[in-house]
Amino acid sequence: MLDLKLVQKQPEVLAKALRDRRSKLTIDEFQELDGRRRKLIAEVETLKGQRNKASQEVAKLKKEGADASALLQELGKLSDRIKACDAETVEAKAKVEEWMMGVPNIPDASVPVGKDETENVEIARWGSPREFEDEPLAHWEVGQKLDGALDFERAARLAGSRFVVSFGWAARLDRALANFFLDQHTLKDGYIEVNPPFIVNSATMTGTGQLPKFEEDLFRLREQDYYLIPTAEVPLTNLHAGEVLDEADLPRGYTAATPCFRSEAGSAGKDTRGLIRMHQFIKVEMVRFAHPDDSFNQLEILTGHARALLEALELPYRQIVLCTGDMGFGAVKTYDLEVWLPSQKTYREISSCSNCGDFQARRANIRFKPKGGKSQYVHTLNGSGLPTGRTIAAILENGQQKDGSVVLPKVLVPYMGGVEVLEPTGRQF
RNA sequence: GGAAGGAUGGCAGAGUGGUUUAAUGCGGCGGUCUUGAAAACCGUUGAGGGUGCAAGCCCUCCAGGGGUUCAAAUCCCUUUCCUUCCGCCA
Repeated sequence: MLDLKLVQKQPEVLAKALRDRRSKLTIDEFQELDGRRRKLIAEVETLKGQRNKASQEVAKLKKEGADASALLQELGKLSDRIKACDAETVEAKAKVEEWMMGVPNIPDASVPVGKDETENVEIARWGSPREFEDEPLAHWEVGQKLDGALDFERAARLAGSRFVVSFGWAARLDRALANFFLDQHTLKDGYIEVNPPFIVNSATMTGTGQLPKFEEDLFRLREQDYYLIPTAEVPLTNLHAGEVLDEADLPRGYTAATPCFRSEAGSAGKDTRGLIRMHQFIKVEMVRFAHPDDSFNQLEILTGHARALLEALELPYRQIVLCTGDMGFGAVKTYDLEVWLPSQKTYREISSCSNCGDFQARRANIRFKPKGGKSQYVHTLNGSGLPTGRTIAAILENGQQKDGSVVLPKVLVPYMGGVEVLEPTGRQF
């Protein structure tokens, strides 16, 4: 959520942000709703002031043993008026709140203005795509050749489309990657490892911005205030909801490997094959809480942690900065890392690292207290580091050999029980 | 699943219908004292909102929601969470 004061005092700033984001919302709606809210508040508070004064008078009269019945009758009428006026005010406040909750964050000045993903800007490249003699296979074909370890058919029977059953080496690779990522983040990058709930309530979903606007993207447990998390960003960022942190605690980082559940509503027909777009996948997430003056620096650090993983895995990638039209709801600025997929001859998103400014902190009420100063909202950041499924896809495609085997990145060998190359056995799982 | 007890400012903790503008302590901040510090002492210290150029004035907030009343931290209902006990189960 944005700062109400900012929207009131600098409507032109929000107006530009809404234009740049190609949002349908207009500032006029806000000004109308907020004007009504303020008028009603002034009215009801005047009445309440009158009531408070008269009530004290009653107390005084009663203490003196005097008759207060006339005053009481008058107060009865006043209270009825207050009740009616209060109800209207509550409604007007709720309308403003609702509008505010639906407004996206304001992009940073350094974010390129653009309409959609075609106007994102590449800012770095690492590694060079391998040359293949023959046409490289898609990762699901590579997996198929390796004893059918990625089994989409059985998954469809168990659950439906956009699920996978992985067997043997593939299941182990999932676990190996999660462990490798967590080890890097905790031992090298200084994150605190967390094992959070995978189910959270609506207040938590609202804190990070999934609700109220994007409910259709979530899986909700039937008739209950329970939602499956679409990313560990949700429980990790909300860890400090309602808390006041010490300034000395900033910056502070958390990491978790969790399953992520996404309904993928509206992505019908996209990435229908393979591991790219699943209803359920495992992802290691990084979340940082930062001092407002330091958050853009922290975004570079966070993105660096994600980049380091791709480099350790020897996977060619590029870094882009998302343009205003493609950025997520809560972000001030977002870098995407895109990994090279030889079969698609293109870079595909594998990590998204965002600075959310105080947008989530205001929703979730996460503050810190500077020495001798008033408490203020922290800045929150999050980034994937990394999802295991898309990483497996990249490893299989980039490491595939003519004979159907796959050369694994060296850093994974200890995590894979000493296996350096995945080789078909001729048997199917 | 059953029963009982709880939830009050950054923390601890008083407060059972009307001088509660929430006592007190701790912590924080400022000061006195001191060469400096500690200790001691003194003062100060919650959040949100409305109005105003400002000083200020006013309203709301005692887990969430609803109710009773002229008036609620306080009484009633309800939800959530915590603690203890009982039962059941891994």
